[in-house]
Amino acid sequence: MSEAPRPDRAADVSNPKPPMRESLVAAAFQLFVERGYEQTTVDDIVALAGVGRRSFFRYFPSKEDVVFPDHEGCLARMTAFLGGSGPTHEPVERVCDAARLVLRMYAENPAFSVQRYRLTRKVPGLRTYELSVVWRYERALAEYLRGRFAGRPDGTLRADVIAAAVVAAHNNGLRSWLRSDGRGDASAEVDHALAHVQGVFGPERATDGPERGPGADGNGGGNGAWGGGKDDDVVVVVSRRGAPLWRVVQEIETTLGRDPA
Amino acid sequence: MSEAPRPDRAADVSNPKPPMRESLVAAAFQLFVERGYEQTTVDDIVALAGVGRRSFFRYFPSKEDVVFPDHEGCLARMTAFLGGSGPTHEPVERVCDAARLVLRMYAENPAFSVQRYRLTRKVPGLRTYELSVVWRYERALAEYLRGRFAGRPDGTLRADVIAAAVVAAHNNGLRSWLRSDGRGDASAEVDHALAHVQGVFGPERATDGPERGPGADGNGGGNGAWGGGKDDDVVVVVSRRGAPLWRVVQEIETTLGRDPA
DNA sequence: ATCCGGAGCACACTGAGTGCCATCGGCCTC
DNA sequence: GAGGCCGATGGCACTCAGTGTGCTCCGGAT
Repeated sequence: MSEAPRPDRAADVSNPKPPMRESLVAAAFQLFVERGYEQTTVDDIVALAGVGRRSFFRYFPSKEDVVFPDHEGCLARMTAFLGGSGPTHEPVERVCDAARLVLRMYAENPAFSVQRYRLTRKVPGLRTYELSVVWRYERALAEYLRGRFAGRPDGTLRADVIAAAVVAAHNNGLRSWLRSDGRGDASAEVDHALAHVQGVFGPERATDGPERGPGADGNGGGNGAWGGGKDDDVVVVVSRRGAPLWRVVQEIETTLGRDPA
Repeated sequence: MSEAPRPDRAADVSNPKPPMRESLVAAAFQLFVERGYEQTTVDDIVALAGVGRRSFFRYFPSKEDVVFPDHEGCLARMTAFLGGSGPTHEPVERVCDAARLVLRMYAENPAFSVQRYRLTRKVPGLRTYELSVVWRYERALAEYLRGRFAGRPDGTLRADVIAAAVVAAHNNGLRSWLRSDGRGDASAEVDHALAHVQGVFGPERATDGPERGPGADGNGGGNGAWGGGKDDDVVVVVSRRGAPLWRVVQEIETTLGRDPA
């Protein structure tokens, strides 16, 4: 099920021709909310839409796909966004922006997104399907990061971890917004969540409330310090705690390539 | 499909009684590797196992479940591990240990794990199913962390992000091991990956090689430098690049709480 | 011996997904 | 304008996963 490559001709998004697709989605969602997803058969949907059963599977590889009609196009837009970014972009910031791009598409149809959210929460099969959808986004982010981190020690590991963190943060913010029935500010939610991730992984670019708390609970642990300011160019230095301080300063000097002020 | 709650009586793991289950798994895997997952029908499996078709679905809610026969027991053991941990344990370390617990169960049957890995790589349906399996682990970790971070600002966000990062790191190490046909050192792989996450999120306790390379690639943006040494305590300093160097040194001093060497 | 409950089995049925072919409507060519 | 090509659709039949039901068989308890 699912995951089928788009075999169909037009279909997908960006093709305004066939109203068939839209009428199928409309009929499907109407029945899904009326009597539930599993209680609705494909025959019910095509009967309501007034088309042949076979046509349904021409537009959607599976019954589950009708719940995520814009997924392929959304994924394509995100990969295009990542693919069209040069090496000047900071990688973590870039994937966060990609996540924001996805959110924007969700936020375009709040009512639809909320309805779908309620469905996926209730139906285990749809939840699983959504996982496979989200997984492809995560893989796209991870692949991008792997390319950016290529050659670096633990590059793929770091890429995978950051991609997972970004997706988790995005989903956290998105779901928070969806749970409010689309009434809150989706962008704010997700920005806040992504700022958290950027604070942890990215070159710091303090946004609003300083996230980040390296020490977990109150126990001993690491210390972090940063000046939250306006400059967006930052440097991160990692050093053994045991190292003498002059050694740390030396590292900073050589890294920055300039003399101390 | 999948996700069905275990309605059955014994089944699951930890019940040594029915050889039926094992013979079904054996027959299924034999056919899966012979002719592929999708080319094998449930009728084929039960014919080879010499049992009735209906019995298959008594032991496995779906055809996909036979590929992950120990999943429920594994998840139960992990949740028990997390549930039986008091507040003395450091949360991030705890979930990393939970991930190591899962790895150990994978590593118990290297041949089986590798076979399954090859299957899930090849068959989209199984890949999707595995996602739903992994998702439950991730949710268990996240729920545990949510409890530990309760009341803290952005506690659920932090919990979700860390859980996702831990799972991603675990999977990265696990898959690296699986790709080596189970010949490498699984624990070392996963320990290394989890150390990365612990270095980022946990109270610093760098294990072996210092992970973490915050700066992007060679482009503008962050720069990273660190001294690779033997001390296991690591400090991370973050500062605006525009800040004068004395300011950075001051931050380090106050953070470390000691005088320069 | 009888009763009983659990385990297995056979059968029938629903519903998703697929392959195949007929049809229809537009459009191009001669 | 007739014929033919082609893409879109509909209809039909088929496979296979998964489920409900009722029967049988077996082992233990009374």
